[in-house]
Amino acid sequence: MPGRKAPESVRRDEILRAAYRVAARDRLGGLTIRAVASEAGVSAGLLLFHFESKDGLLVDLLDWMLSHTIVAGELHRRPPAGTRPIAWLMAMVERDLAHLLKQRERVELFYDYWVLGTRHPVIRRLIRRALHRYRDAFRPAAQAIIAEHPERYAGLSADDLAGVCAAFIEGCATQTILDPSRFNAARAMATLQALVVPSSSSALSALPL
Amino acid sequence: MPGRKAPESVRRDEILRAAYRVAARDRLGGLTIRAVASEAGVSAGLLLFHFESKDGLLVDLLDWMLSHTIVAGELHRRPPAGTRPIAWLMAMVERDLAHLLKQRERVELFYDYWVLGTRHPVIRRLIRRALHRYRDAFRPAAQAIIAEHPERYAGLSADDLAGVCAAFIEGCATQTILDPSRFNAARAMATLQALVVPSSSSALSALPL
DNA sequence: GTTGACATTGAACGCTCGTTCAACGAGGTT
DNA sequence: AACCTCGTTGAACGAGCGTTCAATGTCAAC
Repeated sequence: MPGRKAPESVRRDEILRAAYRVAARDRLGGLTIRAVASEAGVSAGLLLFHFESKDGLLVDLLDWMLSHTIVAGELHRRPPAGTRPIAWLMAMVERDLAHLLKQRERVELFYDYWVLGTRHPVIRRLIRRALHRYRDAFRPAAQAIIAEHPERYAGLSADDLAGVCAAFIEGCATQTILDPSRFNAARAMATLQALVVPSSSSALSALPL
Repeated sequence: MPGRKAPESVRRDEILRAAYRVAARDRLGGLTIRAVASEAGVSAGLLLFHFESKDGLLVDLLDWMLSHTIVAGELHRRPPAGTRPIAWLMAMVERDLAHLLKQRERVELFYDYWVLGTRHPVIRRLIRRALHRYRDAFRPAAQAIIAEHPERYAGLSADDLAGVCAAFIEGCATQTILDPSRFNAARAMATLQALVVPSSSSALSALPL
């Protein structure tokens, strides 16, 4: 039985929330117009009244997710006092990694979109922007590291260093989602620490023989 | 017009090749029974005579892909003479990364399967096995590194170090597939080098102040 | 009280998909 | 020559999908 109930903005938000619930449960493969409409308690027709098409819904949902996700690294952009830049960057990587692994559901969904994006230009643009923002969060720390040892990072930019950090975290996410029992994020983090921040004794032993 | 033409094994291989061609062109989303049958020049019915279902075809195709792909790292397992273990590992990472980026098509398809695997147990098992094999290729070098500096990597295993290498490469693949114009693999590799293999002067300057 | 804009519905359309199946023909066997 | 095996076809089925649309109820404005 028809009848006005909610203004457009409210309904749109209700539907987007329902879409997220469906996507979190059944992934993008299970996200159909009927499923979302049912979850939102409305008809399929109404959904396409508020969103021009399923494509539009997918794009709007991704947009909504990205704007409602606290992209990690947003809270610790300022350099902590008394620590070396490399320790600052490491702390960021560690926190981001831990944060990422806690919201596995959302990350899996993000990968669904990532795959979709390889064929869908609009979604690819959104995903790219998100990953760039993610990477850029590491830039200040990366810049400080390079400024500290310009000769060591000769020819490299803060972007390069930030990209490596992002790659490491994304790779860890890949492994942990596929096989959580075998991949240990804490040990991976410790390994990274040992690799790039040798203790004083190991820094000595790292000298050429 | 029906009529016997090829024995089962031959037809199966023909169809698998056709399936790979379709998947490489249109990804898993475009891989339909009819599309594969058409590409192979047979009827859809025949495809399901040789493969029990589309699911079976997907699994067999992944299996076929994995056994027909030279997983990187297979040719340089032996330690090169005269180099430090860390340089050995770095050379492996560098070669694997370059190798991966050259077959973008195949890697994209692999990611499609990866996403599918998060909901499909059989495919997940295959992908896991492949990633474990990938990671294990780094183990000998990782083991040598740890043996060289046991105190530096105290509490860590060759598996951990190998996992970090795999994560780095997979993360680079993620970035490069989504945004090839911005991600530069060579610079990422150089950055990694600078991070973990400081030159003698920078090793000195890395000492605590 | 009437009107009109608009949110809402439910049924329907058309398409594509995976899958089934009766019919058929080529090749080997007898 | 008759027969059986089995690879092969083409048509068809049923389900699910995105999408459309005429009909309908509600609410604000006048």
